[in-house]
Amino acid sequence: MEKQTTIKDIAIALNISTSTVSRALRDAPDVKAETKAAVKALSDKLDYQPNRLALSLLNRQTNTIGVIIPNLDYVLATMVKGIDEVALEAGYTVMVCQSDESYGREIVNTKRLLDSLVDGFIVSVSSETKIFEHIKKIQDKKIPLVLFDRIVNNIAAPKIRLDNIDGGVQATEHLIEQGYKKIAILAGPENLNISNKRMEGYLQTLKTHGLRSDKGHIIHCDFNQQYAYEATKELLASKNRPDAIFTISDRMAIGAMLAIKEKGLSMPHDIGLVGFNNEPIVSLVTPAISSVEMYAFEIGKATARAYIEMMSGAAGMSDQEIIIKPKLFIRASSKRR
Amino acid sequence: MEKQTTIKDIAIALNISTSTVSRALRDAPDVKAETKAAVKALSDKLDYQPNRLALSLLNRQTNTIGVIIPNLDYVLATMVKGIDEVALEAGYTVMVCQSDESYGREIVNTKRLLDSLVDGFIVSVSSETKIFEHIKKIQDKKIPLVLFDRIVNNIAAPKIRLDNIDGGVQATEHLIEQGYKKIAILAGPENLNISNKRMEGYLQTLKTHGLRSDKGHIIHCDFNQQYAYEATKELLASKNRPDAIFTISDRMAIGAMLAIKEKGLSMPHDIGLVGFNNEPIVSLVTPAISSVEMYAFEIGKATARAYIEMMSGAAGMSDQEIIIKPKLFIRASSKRR
DNA sequence: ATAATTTCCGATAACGTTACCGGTAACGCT
DNA sequence: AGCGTTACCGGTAACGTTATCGGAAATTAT
Repeated sequence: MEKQTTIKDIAIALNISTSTVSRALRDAPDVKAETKAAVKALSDKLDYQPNRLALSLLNRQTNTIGVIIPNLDYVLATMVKGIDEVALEAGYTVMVCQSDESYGREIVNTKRLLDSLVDGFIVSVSSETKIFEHIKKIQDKKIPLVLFDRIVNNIAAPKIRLDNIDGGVQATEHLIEQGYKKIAILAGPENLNISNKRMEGYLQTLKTHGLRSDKGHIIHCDFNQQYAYEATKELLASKNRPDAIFTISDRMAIGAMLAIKEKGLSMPHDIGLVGFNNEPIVSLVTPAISSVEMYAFEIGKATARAYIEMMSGAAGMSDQEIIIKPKLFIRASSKRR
Repeated sequence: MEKQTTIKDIAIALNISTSTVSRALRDAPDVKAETKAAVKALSDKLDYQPNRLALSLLNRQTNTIGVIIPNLDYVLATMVKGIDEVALEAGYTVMVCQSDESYGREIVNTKRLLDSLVDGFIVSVSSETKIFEHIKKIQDKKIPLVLFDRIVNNIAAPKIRLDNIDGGVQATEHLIEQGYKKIAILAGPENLNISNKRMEGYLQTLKTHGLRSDKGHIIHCDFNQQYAYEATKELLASKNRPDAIFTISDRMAIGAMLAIKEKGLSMPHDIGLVGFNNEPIVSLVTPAISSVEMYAFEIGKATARAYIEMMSGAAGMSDQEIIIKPKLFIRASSKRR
């Protein structure tokens, strides 16, 4: 809170102008060597650090990226780590705001960061968000925007995401190959793009193999272990009981697993189970749960790279889409052959 | 990236001075009602938002808190959520930087945020950090500082932390009560305060009950599942095999569990196991693992509150210590009576 | 010696905002 | 009529920094 050392302090102490100090510090060619030396010595001694606020105000850029995410669960924390790593190296500071899956907080966060605090956004929308005016507003102001993971379709921006359809395909193909015939899916909220795409892969694969998809086998529930547990209990009690379940997140897979165990059914024999995300936990439970790896860290890094590329004015970036391929890791929960 | 609307734009459009616009927007008493109305109407129309950079520069405060944490694992992410919630409500913006458990990155992060970007710090030091000059530097500059979770002892600042000794006591008392006699501990790096305190509780309790602590039963290993797994394998192979293990994190407990299972030993019969953090995962594995809840979310909120109190000039805060009581949750891994 | 160039440095404006001071006009009071 | 008061508004400086221009002194060229 004490007054920071400024360029002015140095100038007064050395009896030269602030202009000269500024130039000396930036190693400008038109400053005498000994002046430079004196300035640098004193700036070191006083532990001078340039005031970034002043610079940002002057240059109209903050070198700060506003990252808006719905929460800090395993997947998103990993992605943020990836963003952080690349951004830091490129000289950017990252400002992370959690919307806590709330549309309202997402708007508040966006507004706040728009107060000239950041010069660009990296956004993953909350599951509650159905209206995208606040996102469009960012673009209206011609502020760079990159979307990742939970993207918004009808907005033209660089998008980095998983090939969610392929993830659904891989999981479903695998279950079918293992001889499961009645495969249910535990999906997320109906407006959640990533969920719908995974489901699309699932439906598509069923069709390819001539399998009917029972409507009662498609469950939308909140992105949450408890709901998944309840939903699975109902599924298992229904008259057309599925013999396999594909959940679009590992959290939900865990919930499903608990319900299956409680019912006294065995995996993979009675019920096959495949999750999504490949979180560390799935290999620790018994039985270990098969899961689709989404390379969250890579997605994070690619996102930051796309942002940087965009900032450097690569015109072609404007609505490029980078799609990361997922990979199914097969474990005991679904391997019965 | 387009020019933001400024107070000047409004002033010119309405043919009044920027001063008047400024006052009108802040509802100053000495502005005619109709002028106010006109200013407000136009500012709404142009979507005016005050430039926080300019304000920060002027007022010498950013209303931004720099949060430096070692990583974004479950516990810290939860704490950050707590900080975020309280801070946001109080009008602060939070800037989270991960040091990634690296001393070097911690220093870089501190330096960056010191560039007048934040007007205070909330810090949890990395496990690698043994020198605290960068932390002291914050205080030398009279910048408010609050420490939480992984605190530093010889620095005078408000500290919010768990009663780690008590956590160790509760875990060990419970194991002893369950009839375990040879209790080993898997601790973290030797310089990590939270680890040492939990161990202190452990040692203290052993002593109280007249139990010797075998030196071979005290293992320091990295805060990491893999190391815990290896360490446990060695422990189980040693001639004086422990009959219970207390790990100072759940991650390590999981690692220990894997080693125990692999060895074909049963919990809680052959080996008792108690972890720390009470992460969701521990109730999902088989057997469910007993664990010490540390109320991370509460710690986060208390930390932010302490920060706010400090900023409002509460003098008594300067080195207050808020200590949260942990609570052991007993599960199958250690309940044999 | 003079002109031309180079070397070095200072003054000013600007980024967007507000605090502070000052000023004008209208009004009310005696 | 003359004075004080009130209501309203504008100008300026300041926050810390750098880009731009211009200028003095020193050096080189003629």
